[in-house]
Amino acid sequence: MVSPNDPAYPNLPATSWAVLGMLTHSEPLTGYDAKKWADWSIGFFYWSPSISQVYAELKKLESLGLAESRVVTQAGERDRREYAITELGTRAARDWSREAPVEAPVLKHGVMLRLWMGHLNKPEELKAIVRAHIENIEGQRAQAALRAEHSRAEPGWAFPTMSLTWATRYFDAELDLARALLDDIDEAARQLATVKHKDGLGNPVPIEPGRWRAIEDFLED
Amino acid sequence: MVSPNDPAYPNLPATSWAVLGMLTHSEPLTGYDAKKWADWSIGFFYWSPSISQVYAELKKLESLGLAESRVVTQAGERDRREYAITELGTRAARDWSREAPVEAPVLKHGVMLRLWMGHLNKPEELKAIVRAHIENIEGQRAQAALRAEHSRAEPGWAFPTMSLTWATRYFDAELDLARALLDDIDEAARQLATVKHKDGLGNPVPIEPGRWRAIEDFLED
DNA sequence: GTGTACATGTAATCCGTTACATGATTCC
DNA sequence: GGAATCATGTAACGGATTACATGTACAC
Repeated sequence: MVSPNDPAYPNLPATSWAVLGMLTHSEPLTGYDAKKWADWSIGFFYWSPSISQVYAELKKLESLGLAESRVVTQAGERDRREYAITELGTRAARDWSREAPVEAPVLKHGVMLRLWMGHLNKPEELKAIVRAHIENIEGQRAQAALRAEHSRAEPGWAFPTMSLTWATRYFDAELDLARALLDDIDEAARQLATVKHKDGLGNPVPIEPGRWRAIEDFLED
Repeated sequence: MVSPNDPAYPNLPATSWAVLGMLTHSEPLTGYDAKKWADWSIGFFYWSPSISQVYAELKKLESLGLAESRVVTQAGERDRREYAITELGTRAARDWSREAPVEAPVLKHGVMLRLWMGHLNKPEELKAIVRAHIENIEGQRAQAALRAEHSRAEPGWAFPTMSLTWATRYFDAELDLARALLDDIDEAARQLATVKHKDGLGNPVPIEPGRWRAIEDFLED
């Protein structure tokens, strides 16, 4: 039984909507094409899929009636399976993108995790990690900027272009934050020096920072 | 056979190192405590775990000799299993955080994914999504700032404090970017209007934006 | 002849979640 | 009396990856 407040779109992971979204943008795509486009664009802010997952997602969308496929045979070429969005799929994509609950972005920042346990290593080593991170991000920033430029020239791609522009600015912000960390690391190390001792390996570790249980009341918010 | 270039730490997902990292910071923790601390701090930039995974990770760390546990019985309280890091674990955590390859952060930005397919809906509806997103992030920002403040007062927590400060700035940047989107959406919609037609539902969709395959040479970078 | 791009898929596995099961204590 | 917190775990499942299998065309 469908209540009047049930969503007008099937319950699928955002990843499936990403694939369907690609189909709303273009003429029929093969799995191979979808993988390339996702890497080129969506990968900066949501998803850079494995090729096998793309094929699986397309198959699933078709089984749900949101997409349909046909096999294209051409002389001197391997057969390709081209997927196109259906009317049902277009409506579902539209409804999902308008009505889905707004969820906070999810970040997995491995570099920050390592800095979180920065008391385990010397400041110079931590800063080397951050410098390598900055180089990484500079590369990604340049790539996003170039792609935004290319995308801008493509009629109908105003929103993908906006996303790439956003990604470029996002990397700029990430670079600012990372550069600030270079000083923050020294400051934190100085701070820790006032409470540290030396362990068996001669590296700084904090003295009994106090048990979580004992201080949790203080930390409530 | 171990080659001289093999890493000095076992090959584990970053998540396991996060749990071990908590153990480097404090006296013995229960799974329940670890979950709370992770949510309170690491969740902003890496990981907000399910409680069942925390228990599983701790068990795994113990089986690898990186942590050890004992059951604590207290009158009038349920038994608790407290985990402490071992010497081997401390060395492994130190080596991992210093030597692991620097990987780019992974972002899953559902809101941006929906804007990427913004041609499916009206600009006002897209802006409503962004406004809800801004409210979300303002809340997270406030929380991170408060926690950074609390953390700062705790001796030995200089690096966790630095991470929370970073998270606060990160949310500030995210807010700047989101606010800029409110104008960018109108601009993109105006841009699209020059190439759009009306579909059966009266909503704007782009006309044949050109097939991915046909333009990919142009987009190489 | 070697590598890369095109092209599609299956199988095994991993990481992590949700659902479930259990039970004491404390606060309203 | 009921909800929330403390506290620990198992089982089932889902989302996504890597490894594997296969084969053509084209450039160097």
